[in-house]
This record gives sequence, C-alpha cells and structure tokens, in this order.
Amino acid sequence: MTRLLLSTTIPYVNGRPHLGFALELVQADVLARHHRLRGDEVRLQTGTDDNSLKNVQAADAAGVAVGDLVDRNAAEFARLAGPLSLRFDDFLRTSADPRHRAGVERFWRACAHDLYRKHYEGLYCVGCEHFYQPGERCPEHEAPLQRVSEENWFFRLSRHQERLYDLIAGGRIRIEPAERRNEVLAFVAGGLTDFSVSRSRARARGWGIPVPGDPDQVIYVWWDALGYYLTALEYGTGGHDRWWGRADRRVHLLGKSVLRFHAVYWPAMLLSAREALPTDILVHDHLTVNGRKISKSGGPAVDPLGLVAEYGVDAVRWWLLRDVPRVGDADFTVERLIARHDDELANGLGNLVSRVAGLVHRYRDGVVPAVRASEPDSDRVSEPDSDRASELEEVRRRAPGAVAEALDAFDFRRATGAVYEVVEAANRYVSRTRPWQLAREDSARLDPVLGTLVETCREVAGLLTPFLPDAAARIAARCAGPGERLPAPAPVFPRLGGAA
RNA sequence: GGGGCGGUAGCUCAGCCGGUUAGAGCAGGGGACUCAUAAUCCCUGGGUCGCGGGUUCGAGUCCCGCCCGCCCUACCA
Repeated sequence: MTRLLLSTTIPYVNGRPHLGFALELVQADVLARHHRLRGDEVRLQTGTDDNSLKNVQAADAAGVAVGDLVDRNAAEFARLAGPLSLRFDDFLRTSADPRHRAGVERFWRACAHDLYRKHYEGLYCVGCEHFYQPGERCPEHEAPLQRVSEENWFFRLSRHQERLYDLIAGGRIRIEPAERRNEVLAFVAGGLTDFSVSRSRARARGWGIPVPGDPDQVIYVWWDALGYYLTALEYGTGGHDRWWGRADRRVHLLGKSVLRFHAVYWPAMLLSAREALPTDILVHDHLTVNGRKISKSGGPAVDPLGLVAEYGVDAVRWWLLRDVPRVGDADFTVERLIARHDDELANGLGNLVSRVAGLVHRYRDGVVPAVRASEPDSDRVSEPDSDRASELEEVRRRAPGAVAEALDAFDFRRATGAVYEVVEAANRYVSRTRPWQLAREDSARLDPVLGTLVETCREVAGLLTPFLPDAAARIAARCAGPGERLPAPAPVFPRLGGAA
C-alpha cells in the first residue's frame, strides 16, 4: 500500500476565494479520491496563509483589525469544501493553529546553520513583498516604493544549488508538466543567491511569527507559509515522520506563479533541515475569466460558490477538470461551462442513464436482467452487434488503467476523457444493438444487452467518483443489480442551457 | 534586459526521440433512428501548423532571428 501526502498551497486571505484556487482544490481532491479508491493511504491537507503582509494591508484598507479580517476570510476559504464536494483531512490556518508556530520555530532552528544576518537596503514594495532597483517602480501596485534599510536574516540558498539541480534533473523531485521542470532547471543552473528570510518587526507591522531569539525580526512569510507542509504534520512536536519521512510520495500542487518557491526554496530548506524532499510537484497554470486575468486584489473575481449555486457542483468541477489544459492558461466563461455540461454530462452521460432506465422499464418492467442470457445459445454469438459489444467491452476494460495513467501524469483532461469514452461507447452500443427492435423480434437477446448497459452505467459511476462524487452517487443509485428494480427514469443532469 | 512556456481547422485543444495525403472534440452541413433530457448514431473538415531564414533526402516536430500573449526574474556588493 502506498502512503501519499497531498497538499495544496495555502492562499493568503486578503480577499475572498476565486475560481483559480478552486481549480487547485478540485485537482487535489480528485487525486486524493482516486488514490483512496486504489487503496492507497492518503492524506490531503490545505489551509490559509494568514501571516502575509498583504493581509495587513487589506485590513488597513477595510479599517478592521488584521485578526478579524483574516478570521473572516479564512472562513470563506474553509467554506468552499462543502459546496465543491471537497474532502480535506486537514485545514491549517497559519495564524490560528497552534501547531504552526511551534513548527515554524522548530524548522527555523533546524536550519540555523544556514542562516546568517546581513545588512542591506533597497526599495521595497509592500504589495509584492519584494525589492526593486533604484529608478524602478512596481509594475503591479500603485503604492510608491519604500526605502528600507535594515539588517535581516538570510538563508544560504547558494550552498544547495548543485544538489538541487541533480535532484530535479535526476527525477528525485518530479516536476510536472515537464515544461515547468525545464524552467526550474534553467533557473537553478543560472545560479542561486541567498535570500532574505526575515523582516524587521516594524516593517511587518508586528504581524507574523517572530524569529526565535530575535524578537525584532519576523519570519518572512514565504518561509512561514512553506513550513505549513510540515507543521500540519505535527512537525513542532516531532510527529511528522509518519506522513512526511515515511510517506511513499509527498505531492505538492501549486500554480505556476509560485513554482520557484516550491521547487527551489522549499527543497533547499528541507535539505538544510535534513528532512525528506517532496517527490512530486504538480503545477497548474492560471485561469482567466472572459479573457481577463483574475486576482484577489482586483479584476473580475469569479466566486466559486456563486457558480456552484447557479450551475451545480458537477458542472463546475467538470469544467475545471475537462476544459483546463495541462499547460497554458484556460479562459473561463459561463458559456463554456454550460456547453461542456450540456454536451457531455446532460446529453451524453445523463441521457445514457435515462435511456437505459427507460428501456428497462418499458421492456422489462423495471427489473434489471442478468448480463448473461438465461439459456446459453451458442449460435447467436456472431451477430452484427458483436463487434459493437466487443468495442464496448474493450473500452470498459481499458478505462480504469487509462484514468490511472492520466492522473499519474497530472492530466485531468485525459483522465476525464477516458471516463467519457465509456459513455460514448455505450451510446454507440445502444444504437447498434437496437434494443427496441430486439424487444419485438428477438426478446431473448434483449436481456444481456440491457444487463450490459446497466452494468456499464454502474461502472461509469465508479469511474466518475473521484471527479464528480455527487453525480457518481446519483447515478449509482439508479443502477440496481440484476433482478433488482430500477427507479423510474429522471434526468441526472438537467440541461443548463436554453431548453433547446 | 535575462530565463521559461504558449501561438496548429470558426472555437477549445492533441500532436514521444523529425518521416506516408497534419488529428480530436465542439460549432456548421447531410443522413439514420425513435429507447432517451428535441437526445443518440452515421457521414462530412482541405487549416501558409505566428513570421522570416537555416540544417536535413525529408520539419508543427531540430537551430537562429523577429512578432504577439503569459509566468518568473532583474547583479540584495
């Protein structure tokens, strides 16, 4: 049995969650469910980055206390779970969870041999929490740059350069897709310089975790946030070994914009602390909405909960999994959401379930026949429909492996495609076997056909479970076993678009 | 300024180490069927594979330059 730790990044909570973060959560949830179904031991953790200075700014802007703003917004993120049908094993808030601070402090000490103090000054953008060169201005934020002159703690990233390169190049740390791996390798090969890992307490506005033994300094938010991967595992009390050191795979999901922190800084920190490294870094690109960038600080923010309320969780999850390419930003529009849902879920899968139920009710009084004919008849095998039967069989046989393979490659499109192929094959099987005709002309042959179809629907429900747990359960509930009675047909996925 | 990733049929995208007439889905067009959510099934696509060079017997598929979009970064002495 494989032990698998899955994690999402933790967003800073200066605003409400948007669809882009929902993407990451859904992907993580799918992987977790998939592996659980495989029998793996899985832990999925997520949470919020409360200690970002951006939260302080947002609180200032809103005229409320930081703690209050963070509490309120973090709750919004936690609230995504129910409506999006996500199942987390843990949700850690970096400001509120006692495990976190203890863990971060311990981790800091574990890296002490790579930490040193250095004075420097520069122009700092609070919005980016980032330094710029003289004469530059921040491309993203209006606020003027602040001249900062102070002494901070630095982490000896440079020391780990070669080791990191080898680990990534050699695949010990797998970065998917490969395009992102190349990016990281190029960056590492270009040379790594030490980076600052603390801020003056004043500049951090007193928000964050103080540097152990140096109360005038606050730990840099990225150091703090990355630490969550360990602190949620009880690193602070040394209890992390079960899910970290002894896990077979440690998998991080993240967006491309924070790749460097996860593929370079974080592994280096772990090397320094002598902890195991992540095995998989799975990187998704960004979402745009109606062709425009989304962000928490501005622009069109699509509220995932609003979408779920309007179109249902299955439609939203299906779009995120089915329409978002592995590489390249994807543009979300309501039209695309509806198109995907109506075409594949309503007309494809939903209609299949309905028509199968309809057939069973009309010709067999709702009782599911056995797959095999009751009396074995050897000479009816090589009929025109046998090729269709074998096509369906073939597709069904291959589907589970295809799904697993696609998910291992972090390709949700291909994975959902493999599920949907079964639906298509089943619909072809219906047209080819023509059950309505069999009912009139060769009733004995109708039973195995209907039995096969019901069985296929149940199988699709199983395959669909990690992706659309709600829909899968609904479909499974309509697929009785042989000899059992089928519920009356009713649409599983009512169409969202115009009534057509 | 540097690095990376994209730019393939109207739309969304696939196209391992270069090799017969460049693919899929959707949309569009034609046909069939009637079990089903007016659904499904079958047939139908001639697109300078961003632009310009180059390597090669042969290049979306490799090299160089340029254009557009996106991500990261900009000697923290």
